[in-house]
Amino acid sequence: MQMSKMFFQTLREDPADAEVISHKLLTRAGYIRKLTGGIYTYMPLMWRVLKKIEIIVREEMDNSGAQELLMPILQTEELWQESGRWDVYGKELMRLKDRHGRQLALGPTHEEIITALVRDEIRSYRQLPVNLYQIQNKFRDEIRPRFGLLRGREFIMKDAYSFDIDEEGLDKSYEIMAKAYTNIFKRCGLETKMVRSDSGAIGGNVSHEFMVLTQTDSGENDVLYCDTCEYAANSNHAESRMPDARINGKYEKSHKIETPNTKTIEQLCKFLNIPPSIICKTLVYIADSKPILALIRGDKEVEETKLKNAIGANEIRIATSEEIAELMSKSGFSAEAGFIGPKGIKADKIIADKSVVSLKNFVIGINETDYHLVGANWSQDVDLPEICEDIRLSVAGEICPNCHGKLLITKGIEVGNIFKLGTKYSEKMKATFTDENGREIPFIMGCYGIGVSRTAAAAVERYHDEFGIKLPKEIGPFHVIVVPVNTNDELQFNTAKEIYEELRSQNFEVVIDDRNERAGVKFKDADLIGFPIRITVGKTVNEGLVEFKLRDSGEMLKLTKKEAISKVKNILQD
RNA sequence: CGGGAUGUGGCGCAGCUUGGUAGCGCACCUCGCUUGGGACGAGGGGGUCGCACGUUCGAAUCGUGUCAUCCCGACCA
Repeated sequence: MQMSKMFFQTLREDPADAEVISHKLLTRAGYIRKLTGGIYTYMPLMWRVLKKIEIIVREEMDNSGAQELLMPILQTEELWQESGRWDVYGKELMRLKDRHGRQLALGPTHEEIITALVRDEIRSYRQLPVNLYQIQNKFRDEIRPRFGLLRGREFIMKDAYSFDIDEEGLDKSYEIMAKAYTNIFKRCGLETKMVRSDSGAIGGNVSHEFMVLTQTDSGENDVLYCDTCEYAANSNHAESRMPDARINGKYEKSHKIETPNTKTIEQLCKFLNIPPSIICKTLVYIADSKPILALIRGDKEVEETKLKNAIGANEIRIATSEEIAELMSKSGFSAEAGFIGPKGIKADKIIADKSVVSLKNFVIGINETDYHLVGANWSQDVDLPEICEDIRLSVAGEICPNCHGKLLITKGIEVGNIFKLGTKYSEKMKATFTDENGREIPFIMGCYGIGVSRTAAAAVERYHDEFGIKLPKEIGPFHVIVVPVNTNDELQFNTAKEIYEELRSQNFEVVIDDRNERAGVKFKDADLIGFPIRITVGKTVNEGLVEFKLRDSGEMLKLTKKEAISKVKNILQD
């Protein structure tokens, strides 16, 4: 490739609308151009990167026994009605109508399509297991696309779906995918952590995310991980242990106490001179438009995703003060937020976090403004709610649920995820096969996604410096750039051309910067775009030497033409 | 959806307060000069100032509306 012919332009300044480093650098280096919010053109440089990632994905998927196919992007409403997701998926689903007024959607994921397909094609357990995948543009109408390629509305995704006879088969398929994913990301130069996560809109029981851990803020997810064992989880799913609340001997007997103007835990602690850990906090949430109560220890926060899962709600949010007032009057109280307690409240559900179970002689609201009950105990003073789950936000410093290590927190970019779906889709969509006993049973499914374009952006987040992008050779757009310092100098230009042609004939991905630019411009562009190897042909060519420089380490050698070419081979074919 | 900000050549920005010739840097074209870390000189091309309506003799500038983008929040693979 001749630089003078390449379709790209580098920018000297960061685009004004870019926030994260990968977005800035990819735009500046001419890899991507934005069409509109969350929608980008992959320029030739970027497309080379994406194709390389796709090749790695294909090789590993094929090796794991999966088969590639390509399903339609346009999907019909009927299938989404069958799965029940047409109404549940929400505004993120890009919907449109055809000329007949028929509702269609641009595929955000393909569980419905694949399930419908497999139910028609596979009749017998003899045809199982099967794992099908595709690489395709996906569409999600994100509320707020941002961070460039890290959260787009149109993006490239590899999605795979496994169909098994039973749970045991699913476990095996799941494990195979987990292994394939680890390999894929490793080959892309990315260290990933497989973390437990919530399964969100896709559904299912077990799911893991593959996170590229970042020290910067560009990761969108908080990941908690153990400093001792292998435990790691998304904060929306992380569990942890914590020391029991210190039993405060201050209140031995339960009694009502006046606590004026103590609407917050902080104020209450100050007023009573107690630690927040002996308070039982009562929060009102609206879950699918019904009021519920959540109890948690005063020094801890509720993790809403966990709460949502614990009570099986689709949507959840904290109640407004009007809604609280309404619930109060319905229950015959008039207390303000801050003095609420579970006793006597007519909530749809009352759920307790595990952190409150061991509380003794604690402080709790009794639905009377400016009063609390102190020295309270379960059963004697207040009934412990029937539903008791872990709905607490785990934080750094708490104890690992698996060992005695300490949990640490970091940001992560989710580049892949895997779900055990079970029969969630196959049951609803009546996708069954005949087992060896002649019974019709639903497929046991799993699904597995990789954000291909996001992986590329994550790699830039991981591999860059103040001068630009330095993607590893496995996924970078090119391997080598040959730079004649002065294109008007015949010896320099011809020598550069010879090196270029020689490398090209050996199938290396090489570019010659034949532009009639000054050396500084060429060097800046080479650094910005990120060629792992730069061979500079300058004045020393008169002594038979060229400069061999590595982008990553900055290491520089003076070599003969021949040596330079064989060094390229050594480095790229290791 | 709430709060904040911004829309002016391809990119980054000034001009708007106080209405009157649309400007700067980069990029682009031509010529000269230069060629080891984003040179220099001379000349040149390109913008209905997001869009609509209004106020005015006159609107990038004032008003109303609308659209878009970005940030924070809520939400979310």
